[in-house]
Amino acid sequence: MLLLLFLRPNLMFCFYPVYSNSLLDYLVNSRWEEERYTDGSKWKFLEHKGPVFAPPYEPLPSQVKFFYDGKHMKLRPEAEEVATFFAKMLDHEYTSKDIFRKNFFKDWRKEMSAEEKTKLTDLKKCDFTEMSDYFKAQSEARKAMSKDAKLKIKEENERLLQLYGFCIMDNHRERIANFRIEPPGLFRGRGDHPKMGMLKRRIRPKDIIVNCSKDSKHPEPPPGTKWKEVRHDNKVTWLVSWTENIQGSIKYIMLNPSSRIKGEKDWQKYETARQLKKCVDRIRTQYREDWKSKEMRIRQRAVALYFIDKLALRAGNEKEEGETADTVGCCSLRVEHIKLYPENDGQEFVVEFDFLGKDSIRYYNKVPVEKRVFKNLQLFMENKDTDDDLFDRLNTSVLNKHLQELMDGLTAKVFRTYNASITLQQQLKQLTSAEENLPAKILSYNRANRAVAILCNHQRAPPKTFEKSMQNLQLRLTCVFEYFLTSKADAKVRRDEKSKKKKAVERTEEQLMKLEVQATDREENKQIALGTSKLNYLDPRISVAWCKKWSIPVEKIYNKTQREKFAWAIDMAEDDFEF
DNA sequence: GATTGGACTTAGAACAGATTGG
DNA sequence: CCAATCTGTTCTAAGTCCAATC
Repeated sequence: MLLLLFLRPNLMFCFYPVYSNSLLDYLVNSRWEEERYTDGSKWKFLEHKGPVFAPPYEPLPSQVKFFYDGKHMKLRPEAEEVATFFAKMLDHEYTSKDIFRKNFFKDWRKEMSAEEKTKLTDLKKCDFTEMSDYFKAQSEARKAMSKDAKLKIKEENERLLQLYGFCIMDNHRERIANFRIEPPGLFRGRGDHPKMGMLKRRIRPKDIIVNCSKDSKHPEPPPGTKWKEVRHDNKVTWLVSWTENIQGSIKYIMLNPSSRIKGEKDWQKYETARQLKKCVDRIRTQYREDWKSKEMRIRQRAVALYFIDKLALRAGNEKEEGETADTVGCCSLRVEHIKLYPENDGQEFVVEFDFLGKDSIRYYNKVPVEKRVFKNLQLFMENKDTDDDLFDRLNTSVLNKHLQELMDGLTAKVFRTYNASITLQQQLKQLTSAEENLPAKILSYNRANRAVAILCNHQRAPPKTFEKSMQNLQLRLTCVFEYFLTSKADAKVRRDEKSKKKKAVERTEEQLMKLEVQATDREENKQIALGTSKLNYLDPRISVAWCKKWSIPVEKIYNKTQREKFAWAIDMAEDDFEF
């Protein structure tokens, strides 16, 4: 264990209550104290090499032509670069959308010379196909490169990673998440984004704020350039920031999830959720009581909180109209987003939700609710238009202030974390049975995970080749099944050499079961994305404990990256961990 | 209280690399 | 061994929440 600690010193922070060895305790505790700042500092020492910039634009070879109104036209590099952004997206349906085209053309014209501007007045007359074909050919060529050439690129990437991909934070070499600056291109929002197609400009050293400690070796800007600023703010965790031009928001370079600073925060998040577990009954009793309040704002608050708790809705901050896609969360629900049915399919007091949430993912759900909730909703909707706020006396800041009073550190999103994690734990308990073999246990795990993903509405577009790949799988299944039947019959007939035959049959049977499980899992997972809940909502200690309890290698549940992110939990959780 | 800016987490899609089965 | 497919990784947009400012 000591060896492990020395090999992975940045894990020590989380060990403190677990081990009794006094030397370890000393090491761990002192390290813990050393790392835990009480003044809001995030680090004492921070050194890094700065960001890697996007490669400069390389003008197209002269044989790749752009045509306007059927006539060849040579563009200046500035305008040509923006044109290539569009050309690269030609196959995407984005480029057929009006808003996208309008925004693109407006921004493209800004990069044109006066002459180009007068000539190019209609996007419909622009022919980008040669450019598009050229890029397709390039990408084919890249795929067809020799092994040697591919290796060279890989080595160069590795060199860049070693040089720029790590930083030193408080005596630890930590992996940086995104050390490459986002290259210029066309903004692709999600859903109906009013800014889709706008030009995302190239980021240069003069846009960059570097954050590092005073006593570190400061990163050098590329020759002949200067940083916008070098600051030494140890109250934040980012290494580099810049302001993007689409929304005017700040972007950051931060550390990888495997880093101490992220792991510690993650652990803290789940500890807060476990705190909620202790007082959630009290809170539920209270909001049910508040449904009867004489104050409208309190009733609204209580109904909203009920939705957040029961349906794992997001908080729902206000958004600036026209700046982003029209999406909502709980507090920003509008009258048009719900329908009330006093009776529906034999159930009483049914609420139908239909709205676009984060990333414009549709939330559709029909849920029976308590009569009081139903009556309250009717009241909230009285004399309102469809586009009026459902909870007009409520916003996230009011709600979170209330929650803060109920429990230290409680905010709306803690309910999502809590309900996700408690659901996983409960589902695992319910679904796992001792008799099952390994693949079946994994299926049970995935089903528990799926229950959470459904709760949190984590959807994905069904994979393009889903139907086909499903058919293939079925086909293989049938083949193996037939083989299984014949070989079984065969084994029965020829009793003498039974051990050999029997084993073969067993192996086929095992393979068959594996395929069956795989088919079931895939079918059930068609439109569900498991990754997000696994990575962000499920206390990893629940999964680790489950693995230990059933002697399942943790690698079956978490891949390498996930194991790195959850290293703290893997080393901390025993088989009896209770969320 | 309302508004804004800032820092951080959460999100699905696109892409790249690894695996697999014919 | 090679193409098809699957899996893991990268990308960056889009949320949450808090604090500063008015």
